[in-house]
Formats: sequence, C-alpha cells, structure tokens
Amino acid sequence: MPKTFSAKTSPTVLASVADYFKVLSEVSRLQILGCLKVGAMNGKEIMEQTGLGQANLSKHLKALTQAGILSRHPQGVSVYYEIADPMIFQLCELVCDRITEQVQQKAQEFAEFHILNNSSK
Amino acid sequence: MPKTFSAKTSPTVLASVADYFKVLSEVSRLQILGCLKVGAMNGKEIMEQTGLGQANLSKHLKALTQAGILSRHPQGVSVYYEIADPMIFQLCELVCDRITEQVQQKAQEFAEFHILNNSSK
DNA sequence: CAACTAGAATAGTATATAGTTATAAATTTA
DNA sequence: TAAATTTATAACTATATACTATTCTAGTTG
Repeated sequence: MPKTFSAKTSPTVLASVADYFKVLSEVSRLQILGCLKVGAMNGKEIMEQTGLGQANLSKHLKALTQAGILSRHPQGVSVYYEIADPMIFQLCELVCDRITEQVQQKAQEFAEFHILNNSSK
Repeated sequence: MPKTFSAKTSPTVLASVADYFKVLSEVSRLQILGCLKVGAMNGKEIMEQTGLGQANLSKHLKALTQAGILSRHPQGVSVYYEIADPMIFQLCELVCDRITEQVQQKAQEFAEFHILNNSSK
C-alpha cells in the first residue's frame, strides 16, 4: 500500500487535508462530536447538551456535514444528525492520548525540578 | 483501556485537542511535515523545498515545535528540525485516505448521473 | 573587528471565522 | 388559517492568524 502523504502530495490534496483538520480544530465542534458519539440527535437536543446558541450550532453542523463527518436526516420539523465517519474518533483518541502523555511528562519534569531544588538548599 | 474522548471530556482537554488539530490545519505546515518525513532539515533547506518566506516559515516551525510535533536542534548558525512525533503521519494518512475515498465516490456519482442522463434522452 | 549568513522577533495588513441578533422557511398542531 | 416549533440564513462584530517587510541576534569567516 503506497503512502498517501509525503513531500510529493499535491497542493490540492494538502488543502483538503488542511480543511478537514480545520473542521476538527474548534472546541464547539468537538463537543458536538462527543455528544453524537452515543447516537443520533436532533439540533434541539444537541443545543441543550452543549449549551451552544441555535444559529451558531446550525453553522457548525453544516460545516461538519459538508466535511462528510456527519450525516443529516430531516424528520418532520426537526433534523437528526449522526456520525457518518467514525474514523474521527480514531483521530481524536490519538491526539487525546498524546496530549495526556505530554501533560504527564511536564508534571514529571516539574516534580524532578522541585526535588533537585530542595535537596540542594 | 478507557476511551479518552467522549461527551464528558473536559473543556480544557477539548481545547488542547482543538489546538493540536489547528496546527495541522494549514497547507504550509503540512508541506513542512511532508519535507521532514524523509529526515531532519535546517530552515534554509525547508525554505528552498517549500518556497515559504523566511519569517513565515520561522513562525510555522515555532508552532509545530511548541505543539510537540517537531524537535529543534541548533547546530552552529543553522537550526535543524526533525519529526518528534511520527503519529502525525498516522493522522495525515487517515485523513488523506478518507478524502481520496470521498473524491472517488463523487466521481462515481457524477459518472452514474451522466449515464442516466444520456440513456433517457 | 568587519562582513556575512541563518534564524527569530516585531509590527502592520488583510482575511477568515466564531459567536450574536434578527429574520425567514418549513413543518406540525390548535 | 393561525400559532408554535425547529432549522437555516443573513448581517454584523470581534478576534485570530497567515503573510510580508523590517529589524535584531548570534554564530561564522575573512
């Protein structure tokens, strides 16, 4: 299987990848994804769960849908949204884990620094 | 192993995840990562490979380093940068693959549409 | 020391977008 | 049909940031 990402990757593809990451680079949108992890929800429910404003939420849902991350299912007056691409959770887990590691490492360094400082007094 | 990403994930962690994705959401920075995939390089070399302006490149390198994605190795007058966290290539591959799929699906739909249109003339 | 080179920092500009407010559209219900 | 409910859209503001031009710092070499 050839690697799809390298120095030769076309600027067009690179722009698409960048756009995809950009969609995932907002707290509000990550919140929405967290909500929908347990199952489909309509806008009103997502609003209540996340505390986002209605218009604001609507725009975020549009962005996520256009990126192919969510699917849209109108049902009467309300619209249900659902995770269309569970791969995003792989992405989020990978990043989450790495961040946790980084935080723990910082804490470790901090602790070592204090031990050294105290013992040399 | 507990899932690190859910509706209960703290806003602080969510913000860190969002920031991490934001670093990956620029074509220029993805270009830099593509360059460094084959090995360490100094700023001048990256400049030549990517065509980015010096000040601009410097800021992108700073952002990537602060995110823990690159490591910095000064050597004389020049500074070598290196991938510190190869996990980013997993992320990029996952997204790249999904985008390729989406493009192919669009092409498929487009082709089917034309077949239907021509046969019904 | 002077000239040169690589990289970083600062200031300024232009653009993108998150959030808000207000309004419209579409469906359901009284 | 009128009122109510759920979404979407448009206009606006405020903020963030990519890029450029310029200056500054620190090694290197003559």
